[in-house]
Amino acid sequence: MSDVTRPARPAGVREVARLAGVSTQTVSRVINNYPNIRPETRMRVLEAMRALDYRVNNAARALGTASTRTIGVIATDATLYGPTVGIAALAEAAREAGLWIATAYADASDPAAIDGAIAHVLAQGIDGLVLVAPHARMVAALRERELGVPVAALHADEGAGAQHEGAALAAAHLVGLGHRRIGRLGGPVDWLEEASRAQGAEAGLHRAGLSLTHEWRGDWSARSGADRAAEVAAAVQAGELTAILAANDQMALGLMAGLAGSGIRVPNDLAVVGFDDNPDAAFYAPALTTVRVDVLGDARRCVAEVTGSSTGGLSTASAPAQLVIRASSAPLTT
Amino acid sequence: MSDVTRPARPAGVREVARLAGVSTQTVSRVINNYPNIRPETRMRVLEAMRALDYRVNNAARALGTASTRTIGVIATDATLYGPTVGIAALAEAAREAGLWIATAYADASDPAAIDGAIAHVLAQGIDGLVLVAPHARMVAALRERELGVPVAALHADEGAGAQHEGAALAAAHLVGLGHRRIGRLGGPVDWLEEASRAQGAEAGLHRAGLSLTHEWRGDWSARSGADRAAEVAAAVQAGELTAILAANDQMALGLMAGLAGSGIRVPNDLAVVGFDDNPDAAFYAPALTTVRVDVLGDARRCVAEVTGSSTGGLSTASAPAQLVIRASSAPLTT
DNA sequence: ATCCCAAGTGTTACCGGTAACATTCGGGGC
DNA sequence: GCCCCGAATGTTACCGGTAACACTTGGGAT
Repeated sequence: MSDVTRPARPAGVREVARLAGVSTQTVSRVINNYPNIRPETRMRVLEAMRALDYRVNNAARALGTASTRTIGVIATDATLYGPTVGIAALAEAAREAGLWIATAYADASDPAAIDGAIAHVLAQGIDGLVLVAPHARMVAALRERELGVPVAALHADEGAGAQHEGAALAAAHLVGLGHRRIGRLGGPVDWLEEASRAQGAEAGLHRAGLSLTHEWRGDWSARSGADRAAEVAAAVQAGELTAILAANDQMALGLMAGLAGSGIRVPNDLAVVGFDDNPDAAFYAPALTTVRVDVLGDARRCVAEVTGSSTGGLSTASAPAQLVIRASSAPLTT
Repeated sequence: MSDVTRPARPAGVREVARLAGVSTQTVSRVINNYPNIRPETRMRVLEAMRALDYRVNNAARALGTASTRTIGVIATDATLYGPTVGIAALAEAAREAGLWIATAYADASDPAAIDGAIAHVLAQGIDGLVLVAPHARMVAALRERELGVPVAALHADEGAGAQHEGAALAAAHLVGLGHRRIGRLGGPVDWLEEASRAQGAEAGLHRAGLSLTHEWRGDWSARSGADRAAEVAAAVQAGELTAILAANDQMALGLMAGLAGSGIRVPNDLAVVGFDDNPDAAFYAPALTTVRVDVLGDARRCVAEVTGSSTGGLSTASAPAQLVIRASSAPLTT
C-alpha cells in the first residue's frame, strides 16, 4: 500500500505524452486511430497508456469536439415491458454503431419531469435524441421545438409499419380461424404503439369485410386487463364476441385471469391474441398466441436517423412482424 | 424562418454574462444557486438565460469540477425483470438526491463488454458506480480494482438482508401450512440475489428443524422453470415433495406451466412460492404467492453509499420484506 | 473618524482533450 | 542536385464552465 504512489488524479494525455516521449497531439491521434502514425510510435503510446491506466475523459473530449458519440434516450414508464425492451434494443443498436446511450427516465404524465429529462440529456451534449414509448403529442411537441439535435421515436414512422402489419396479421389469423365477432382490448389512446396496433387491427378486419365489435381500453398492465374481464365475459355470454385482440401480452394475461373467474374458457369460448411476444407469454395458461415485432431493427433505424449516417453496412430494414401461434387461439366452435 | 437569427452555437455563460451586464462568474453563481447574489442581479441573469435559451454544458462543468452529479450504473441482463426494476429504482433514488444516472448495459457473460461498460461510465466522470444484478465475482473484482470511485451493488451488503429475510419468510409460510418436504428452484449460483435467497430459504427451514429436500437450478427465465417441471413432477409423484420455493416469479410461472402438462395441480399437489412480486404474478394461473422486497429502499442505500452523503433527511433504511399470499400456496393436504 | 468585515462582484487561470496550423524529414521526379 | 510533396509529428489556442483569489463597497464597532 504505502510503497505504491497512488496518483490523486488519473493520468491525462499530457502524462501519457511525457512517458511516451511524444506530444499530446500524437497521443490524441493514437486514441482516435488516426492514420499516419508510425507503428512503433503507436505502440509506445499504447504502452504508456496501459502503464498509467489511462482513460479518456469524455467531458474534455466533448468540449473539444461538438460530438459525444452519445445518443440521448428519453424513456417513460420504464417498468413496462415494452419500453424496457425498447431501451435494451437502443443500447444494442447504439453499441453496434459505436455509440452509447444516455438514458433519462421521466414519468410520461409529468411535463416538468419530461422537460427536466430533456434538459439533462441535452446538457450531456448528445448527438441525437430518441424517444421510447412516447405519447404522440410528445413527439410532435419535441419535433417542433428546435432542440438543435435530430429527434426520432421508437415505433414511430417506419417503425409503426411493423406494428400495423403485426396487428393486421393477428386479425387475419382470427378471421382465418372462423371468427367473425372480434373485439379489441387497446392500450392508452395517446400512445404511438396503440395507434399503430389499433389501425392495423382495423385494417386486417376490414380486408375481410369485418370491423371490431367491441373495444375496451387498458393501461398496458395485467391489472387493467383483469379489470375489463367482467365486461368481456358478458359480451361472450351474450354471443356477441368470440375472439379478442389485446394490445399487449400483459393485458391479455390479466384478461385471461379475470375470465377464468367468470367461467369463460380460453380458447374454447374466446380466442385471445396478445402482442409483443413477451418471453413469458409461452408459459401463460393457456400459452398465448401473440405477435413478435423486430424492435432491434426499429432501434437501428432510430439510431441511423438521428446520427444521419446509414450505419455503414447494417441494413436499417426491420424484419417483418411475425405471428406466434399458441394455445390461446383456436378455431371457432359453432 | 429567415427573420430569426438562429445562432449556430448555443449560448454560453459568456453570452449570458454580456447580455446581463455581469461577469461569467456571476452567471455561474446564479446557475449554482450561490448565496450572496443581489436578488435583482440574479433576476437579470435568469432573464438573460431565458432569452438566450441557455443550457449548461455538462461537459464543461465536469471539466472544471471533479463532480458530474451523475452515478454510473452497470446493468447486466437488462431484459430480466429484476435488473429492470433495479435500474428504475436507482434512477428514482438518484433523482430524489438531485443526481442522474448514466447506465451502461453489458452482457454479464462477456468480460470484455463489462470492461467496456465500466470504461464508458468512468469516462463520463461519474461520482460513483452501482452494479445491478451482478455476479458475486464481479463485485469483488471491481472493489479490489482501484477505480477511483466508490462502488456499490444493489442487493449486496445490507440489501442482501432483505432478500435473505424474504426467503426465510416464504419458507416459514410453507412450514406454517404444514409442508415438510420443501424443495427449491434456484437462480444462477453466482448471482448475489441467488445467494441471499438460497441462504434465507435454508435459514427459514432450519429454524423449523428442516432442510431442503431438493434443489433445482434455472436462469431466472420462465423457460428454465418449465425445463425443470418434469423432474419436479417426478419428485411430487414419488411423494418426496409437497412445496417449492422458486427464486423468482418468472421461473415459478414456467414451472407451473410445465407442471400443468404433467397433471400436477398447484396448489393441491404442490404449493409454489415465487419471489419479486412481479406485477403480473397476481394474474398467473393460479395467482402466485410471492415475496416483495423494497428495491427502492435498497437503491437509496446504494446512492447514499457511493455519494458518501446520507442523502439528507431520507432514511436509507429499507422496508422489511413482505410475503404476499395468493392462491399458489395452500395447506398441506395429507 | 478609522478600521474591519462581510456582501457582492470581477479577474485569471485551469480542467483535459482536440482542431487547426506549423514543422521536420526523407524520397521520388526532373 | 534541386524542388516538391506527403508522411509523421509538434505547437498553439480553444471548447465552456468554475475554483481560487482579488477587489470594491457600505455599514457597524471602537
